Amino acid sequence: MEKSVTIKDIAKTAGVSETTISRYLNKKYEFMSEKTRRKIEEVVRTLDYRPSNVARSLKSQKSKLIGAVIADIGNQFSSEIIKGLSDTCEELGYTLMIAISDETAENEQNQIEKFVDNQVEGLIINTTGDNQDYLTQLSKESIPVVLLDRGVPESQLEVITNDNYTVGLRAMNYLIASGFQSIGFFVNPVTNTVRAERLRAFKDGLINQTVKGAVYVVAPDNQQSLVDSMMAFKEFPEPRVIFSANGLTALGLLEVMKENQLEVIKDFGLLTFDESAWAKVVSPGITTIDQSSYHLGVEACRSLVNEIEETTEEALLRSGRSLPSKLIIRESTSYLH
Amino acid sequence: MEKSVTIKDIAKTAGVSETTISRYLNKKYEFMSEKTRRKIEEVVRTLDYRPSNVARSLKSQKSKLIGAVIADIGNQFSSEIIKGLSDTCEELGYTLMIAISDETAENEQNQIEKFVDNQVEGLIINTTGDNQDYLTQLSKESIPVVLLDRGVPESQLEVITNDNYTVGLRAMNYLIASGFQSIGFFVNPVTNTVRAERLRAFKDGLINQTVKGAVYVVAPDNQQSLVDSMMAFKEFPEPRVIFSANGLTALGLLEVMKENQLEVIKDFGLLTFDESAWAKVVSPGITTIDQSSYHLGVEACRSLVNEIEETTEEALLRSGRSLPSKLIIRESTSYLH
DNA sequence: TTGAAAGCGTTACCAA
DNA sequence: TTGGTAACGCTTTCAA
Repeated sequence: MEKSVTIKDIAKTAGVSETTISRYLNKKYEFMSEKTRRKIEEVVRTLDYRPSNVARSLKSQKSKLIGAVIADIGNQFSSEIIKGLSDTCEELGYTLMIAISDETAENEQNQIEKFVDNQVEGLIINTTGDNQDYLTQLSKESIPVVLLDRGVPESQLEVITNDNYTVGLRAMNYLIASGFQSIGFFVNPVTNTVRAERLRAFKDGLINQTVKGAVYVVAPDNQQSLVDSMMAFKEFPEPRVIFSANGLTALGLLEVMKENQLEVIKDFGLLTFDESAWAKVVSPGITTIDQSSYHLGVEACRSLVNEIEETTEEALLRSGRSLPSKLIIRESTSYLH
Repeated sequence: MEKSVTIKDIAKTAGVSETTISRYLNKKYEFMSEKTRRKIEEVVRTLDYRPSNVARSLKSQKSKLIGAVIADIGNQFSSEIIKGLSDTCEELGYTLMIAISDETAENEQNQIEKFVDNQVEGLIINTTGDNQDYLTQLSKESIPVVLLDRGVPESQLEVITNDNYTVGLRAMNYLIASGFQSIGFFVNPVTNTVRAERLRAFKDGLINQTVKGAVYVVAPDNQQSLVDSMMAFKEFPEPRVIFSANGLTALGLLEVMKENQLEVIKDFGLLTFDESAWAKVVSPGITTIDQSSYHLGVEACRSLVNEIEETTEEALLRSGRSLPSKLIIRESTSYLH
């Protein structure tokens, strides 16, 4: 562990002051002789010098660090978001810190605090939904915050999300036009804005429509209740289709179906939020709603950096944005007429 | 953006010196009166003070930061590793920085440099495989490095990985005992130690065995070559089984099969490295090798922290460790006799 | 075009 | 049991 080379070493061997080195590092070449610039350049290279971001952060209060807290990483959706964040941070010259809150508000807050201790310049939060007050306060009095995917009700926090409601409505129209007589909406307990929006789309999608059969909404909170719900829904008029509010639920659904010798299409059609790598390789292929998760990450990052770097207080009505999703139709929502 | 409270503020309002506050923060209570301790405790709480980790890092050279560079995040394997890293960092009091190198050595190096600029105390690298020299030098002269999953040939770097060879051999024995006459090993170009180990297991697994039919190894580098390889393998004696070196390859295989009306079991059996959420819900269920990816993350983290915190130079033969994988047998490797 | 010196928020040594 | 002060590596006036 040899001690690292500092600005002092560079100054000494280059024969100039530390100030001048600092100017060089910050690319303030305008008032610097060609000669010294070259000299410094050389010394920096030969000594393999890299400025300490820690010292920089301390002095200038600019760390070029962004912290992201992700609720759950066990799905492709999150992975792609992280990729988007990572790429964009890279592109904009920031370094990304990531923490996984595992869907608990306490972790979320702890992790945010650690980030703040390290003087991140902004925060991207895929919130559990239970830290509303803390987040609001944070963004008000100390640091820019952008919410990712999930918003918190009645807050001024900027949120980058998908057009859950719009695409949900579109999916409903498609299902109804396809002639399904019973639509069952399967969703986890509605604890965040994303789920709420999707449920709203389902309900509104039924207004003024002629689904002859019935509709059904369940929020299974364990494996057994999922089985029960499916069996109950199986008594509804055919053709039936299940509208799943997310990929994990769809996975659970498929597992139950397999265990109970139920078949996609024959017993239930299936449409689910969240595109996944396997949806198209299984038989039948699963109809999905593909959220632009990668772009969600990209946009959240851009948005945050904008906020960080904006000079004036143009922070006016940055109410957030919603990115378009895509309905990918596969075999699971077709049935034999 | 109000300015944050510093140790100075605490000292002033508590009526003691900054030194004493620092002692309190570092839990050096032994030489501190009960009274001052309480007093400080109260002030810290009411002023909602949090010490700046940046200042700490600068002064003490201890940042409590760990940097992790992941090659590719588009698979469940990486997600679980990250979860393991995140949880363990949390548990051990470290903060995790993550970057995605996207399988390019240049990104990998840039990202590591950024981490070093921020004075991380250790590095966890899931390497692309092309930064061997840089990594070796890094760990020799400045900072502990633990390799994750993939090692680099002929280096002294510690690597935490799975027992790829052993479990691969086990899988081979299982396939041969099951009576398969042709085994086709599908692997991406062998650019890292993990793939190399798996291939070695395949080859060694055939020694002294009586696979009557033939064996076949391919490293498809694009979709078309994958199709061609499968079609060629289809001419081999039945029953045939494909041994896939990773989950992504299996996904590609499945896609090709679907497009060409080929059926798992009927046309080829299938066994793949990498367990995934969907392997058990599809029909037929896919036989997989389940690596303890979460534990890989956990162990890498523990190992690194050990290295960081070890007082003496007990760095002797920390050659790394390999964690056990599990063979999960499902329908895809059964065939009708 | 360049440099001296103060200071960012801590810690650690030495003294009291 | 407590405090003064230098130092960590850099940036930023202000002056030359």
